[in-house]
Amino acid sequence: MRSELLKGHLDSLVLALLEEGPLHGYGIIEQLRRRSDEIFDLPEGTVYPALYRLERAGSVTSTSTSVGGRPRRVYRLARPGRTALDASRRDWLQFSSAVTKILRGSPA
Amino acid sequence: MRSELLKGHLDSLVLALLEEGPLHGYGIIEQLRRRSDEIFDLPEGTVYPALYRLERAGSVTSTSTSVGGRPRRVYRLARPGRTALDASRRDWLQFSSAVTKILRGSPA
DNA sequence: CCGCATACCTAGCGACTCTATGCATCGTGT
DNA sequence: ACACGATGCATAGAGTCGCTAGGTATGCGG
Repeated sequence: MRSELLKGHLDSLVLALLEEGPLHGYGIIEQLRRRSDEIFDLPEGTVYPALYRLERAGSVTSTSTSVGGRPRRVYRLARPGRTALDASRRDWLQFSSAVTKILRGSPA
Repeated sequence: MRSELLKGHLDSLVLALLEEGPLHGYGIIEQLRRRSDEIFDLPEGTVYPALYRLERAGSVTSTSTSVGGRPRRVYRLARPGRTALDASRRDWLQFSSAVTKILRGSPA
């Protein structure tokens, strides 16, 4: 999978995962891989900056905890993030149906 | 519609349009707008560079003609472009189903 | 004790879209 | 006659965002 395809969509995916419960960065990477049937296998250098972006934007909040001596930063969906997620889902439906239509072709 | 969503997908869309016949840059912009129900309203600064990119890559060929005294550059799908289009369609199916799945959420 | 999975962080690069601008022609309205 | 919008191409510069590649550190299995 060409990686530029993901551009602009990653934030929505992360928000959707966080909607179901708190997660830390590494866990997000794993969930994306699992739920996409291995299509999305994102490097940390992609996901962590995305999380910082989302936090700066107020869409998520984070708390640093510790599990088994190892530090962990757990992210939670904030209220503005939920709003953004709703908009993202609408955008995705519009976007994906438009692309599908054009890729299918021949609509006269 | 946030514009970054398009990233990496534009080339496929252009190739799909050209599959149905030759088109010039301006015409491609119009077709994208029409077929997407106005979702895609791309500036020239987006589409023309994309066409140069596709031509450099060998996916399309162009011939400059003239219509009513005005110059026109008409693009045609080349053989490598058809191959790329096939791959793009496969990628899109994988990508879009993965995104839809994750955005829907709660798969256990 | 060596390597792998877990876990976080970040600087710099590369690719792509957009903004803004310039140039030129044609048709329409006044 | 002239202005203005639509048509049509071209390109420099900026901004965004994912990736590469590196660093740090812990726990566990062989």
